[in-house]
Order: sequence, then C-alpha cells, then structure tokens
Amino acid sequence: MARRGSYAKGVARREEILESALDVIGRRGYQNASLKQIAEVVGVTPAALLHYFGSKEELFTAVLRKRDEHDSLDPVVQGLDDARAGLVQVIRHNTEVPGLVELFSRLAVDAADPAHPAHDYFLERSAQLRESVVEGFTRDPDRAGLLDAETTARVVQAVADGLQLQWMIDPSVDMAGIVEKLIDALFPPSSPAS
Amino acid sequence: MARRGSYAKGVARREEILESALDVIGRRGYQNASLKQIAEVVGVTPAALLHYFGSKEELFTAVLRKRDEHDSLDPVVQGLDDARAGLVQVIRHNTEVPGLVELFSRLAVDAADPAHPAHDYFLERSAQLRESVVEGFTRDPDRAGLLDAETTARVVQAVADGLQLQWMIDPSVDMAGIVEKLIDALFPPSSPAS
DNA sequence: GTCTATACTCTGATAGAC
DNA sequence: GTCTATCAGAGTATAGAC
Repeated sequence: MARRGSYAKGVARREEILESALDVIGRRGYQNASLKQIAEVVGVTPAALLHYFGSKEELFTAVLRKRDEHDSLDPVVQGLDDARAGLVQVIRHNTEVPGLVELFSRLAVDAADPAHPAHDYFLERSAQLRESVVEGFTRDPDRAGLLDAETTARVVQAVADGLQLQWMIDPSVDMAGIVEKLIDALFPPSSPAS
Repeated sequence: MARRGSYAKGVARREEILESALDVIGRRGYQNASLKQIAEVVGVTPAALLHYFGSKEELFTAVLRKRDEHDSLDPVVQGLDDARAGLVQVIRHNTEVPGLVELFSRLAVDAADPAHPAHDYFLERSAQLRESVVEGFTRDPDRAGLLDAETTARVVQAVADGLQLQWMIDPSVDMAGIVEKLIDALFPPSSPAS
C-alpha cells in the first residue's frame, strides 16, 4: 500500500493549487475568472490545472469544498444562542471574501443540472446544514420555535443564501443584522413574567 | 414625430424575438443557452439577436423585463391575506417555468458587477418589490408583524430567492408551502380570546 | 506521474456586403 | 435594416518532454 514519492508530491501540489485559488478568488474576486488567469496567478499553466482537476467546474467545486474545510466551525453547539452566534459569525466572515460568495452563488445555479460536478456537493451540503440547524436550534426545550424544525432549517438556509444575492447587488445590505432579527422573532424568549 | 415604417417593423421584430425567447427559455430551460441555440429556435441568426440587443447579457436582461411585464399581478392589494396569496401565486407559477427561474438566478449573480446591464434592473426590482411588500403586509393595523416592515421585506425577498436556489437543486422542495408557513409565523393572528 | 506545447472547437462579438 | 464572413478568446483534448 506504500505510495510512491511522486504521488505524494502530486497531492501536495493539488493542495497548493487549491489554497492559492481560494486565496486569489476570495480577495481579488471571481468575476468570470478564466482558467488562464487563475493559472498564471497560481504560477502554473492552464493545462496543469486540468491535469489535476479535469475541468474548470470540478476545480471550482474543489475550491468550494476546501472553503468548507476552513470554515467548519461548529465543534460544539450548546444551544440556541450558540447556534445563532455561529451562523452570524459565518455571515460576517463571508462579507470579507466577496469573490467566494459570488463563486458559491454562481455554482449553486449552475449545479441545477444533475450532471454538474457540484450537484452532489450542494445536495450534501444542504442536507448537512439543515441537520446542523435542526440540532442547534432545537436543543433548548424552553425555547420552542414558531416553526417546525425542518421548515426553520429551510428558511434559515434560504434567507442566508437569498441575502447574499441582495448583498452582492447592494453591499450596504446588513446580512448579519437581518438574520439576527429573524431568528429572534422566530424564537421568542420564554416570557417568565407572564 | 411620425415613425418610419421600417422603424416600427424593427420594434415589432424585437418584441417577437423577446416573446419567442421568453417562451423557449421558460419551457425548454436556460442551461447555458448559447446565442446560436436561441437564434435557431427563434428562427433568426445569432447576429440578428445582437443587432437588436447589443449583447447576450442585454438580451437576457430584456427577457427578464418582459417576464415582469407578463407577471405583474398586483392591481389591488387589499391587505395581508391578499399580499400573501399574491406572493404564493407567483411562486407557484415560477414552478412551471424552471428555465426562467434559472435565468433569473444566474443573472442575479452576474449582475453583482455594476457594469453588468442587469445591475440596475435588479436594484430597481428589489426596491420595488420591497415597497410592495411593505405596503401589502402592513395594511392591516390589527395584525402587526413580528419584524419591522423593512426587515420583513428583505426577509421575504431573501427567502423567495433562496428557496429558488434550493428548489433548482432539489425540485421536491415546497417553496410555496414554506413561504406560507413563514408568513403565518411572522404575522400571528390577532388573538381576540386573550 | 507531472507538466508543457499545441491544436481544435465553440463562444460572443465585429465589419462590412447586400 | 439585416445577415454573411470573420475574429479573438474561451475551455478542452492530445502528444510527448521530463
């Protein structure tokens, strides 16, 4: 089962390319980035990218997966306040990498085609995210939500994705603030005074 | 101010192309439609399309505007129930023209660039839609929403757009049902019993 | 196995003939 | 006013150098 040295090198190079692409796209933007542009920033030739990723769309799918690796920050979600804070933090972070937000949204649309390499990625991610929302937002028995858990999850996801579309067109939109207000409304504090 | 005959003919041709494109995209889907594909379905040459619309993106922007003309169905919104019903109706209708949903979402992403021909379209449409939501959903003085009007509008829009992304990936998502539940939760019936 | 050079096809766009 | 001919650039496929 021993891997050859050259194989390990290839894996490392792949990671290297992915990190570079992630950085470049996040900072400089996605903006119809061509393979050539990405390649020369990463310091390779377009064909090299294809060698590792097969196609442009698979490369972008891999970039998105890499992003999730970096951002997966829900080691322990204790309850509603934790879940809310975690969500808001992710949204705030996204504000600083507009290129990735654009890439994500773009691929979300393209992946409507079941043959698109990112199709399964979005299916999995969506299910996973919903599960995580259901768990995080229903842990407090005191604070029942106004909506059932499944609907809450779909709404939260939809609002997050939809606000990104609005924000891309008009960056003055306060995504985090709106999400906070919505969650507060959907999970009213248990009123001990009543 | 009399128009020349050829001018009028050009305008008619433009409308004709737009209606064809609208029909074709709605039924057969958008799916990375190339100018050539659209042209041959419409029964013209690609260059003719560019002659009338200048660029592919302007053509698509015009298609979206044409769609709005057809769908603008809020002649009289009396109150909350009307507004809710109208919104749900639009969402249900969208279910039958997946290609247009895809085109809309696709352009919403591309239009993030201020230089994109659809940039202003989305800005205007968004403002208009929010205004309409604010009006429709705050007409009943009895039934105050859990959120302020502006936030309600942004949330409703975000949920509608975000659910479309989910639905494109997984058509089993019940967009209309989720929106109904959310609105009901956000506008609890005035409880006359309390 | 890793990568470059090259070529091929198709795209949106342009110039100019009719 | 409309379309044919052509263009530069995109993504991709292949051959082969290392």
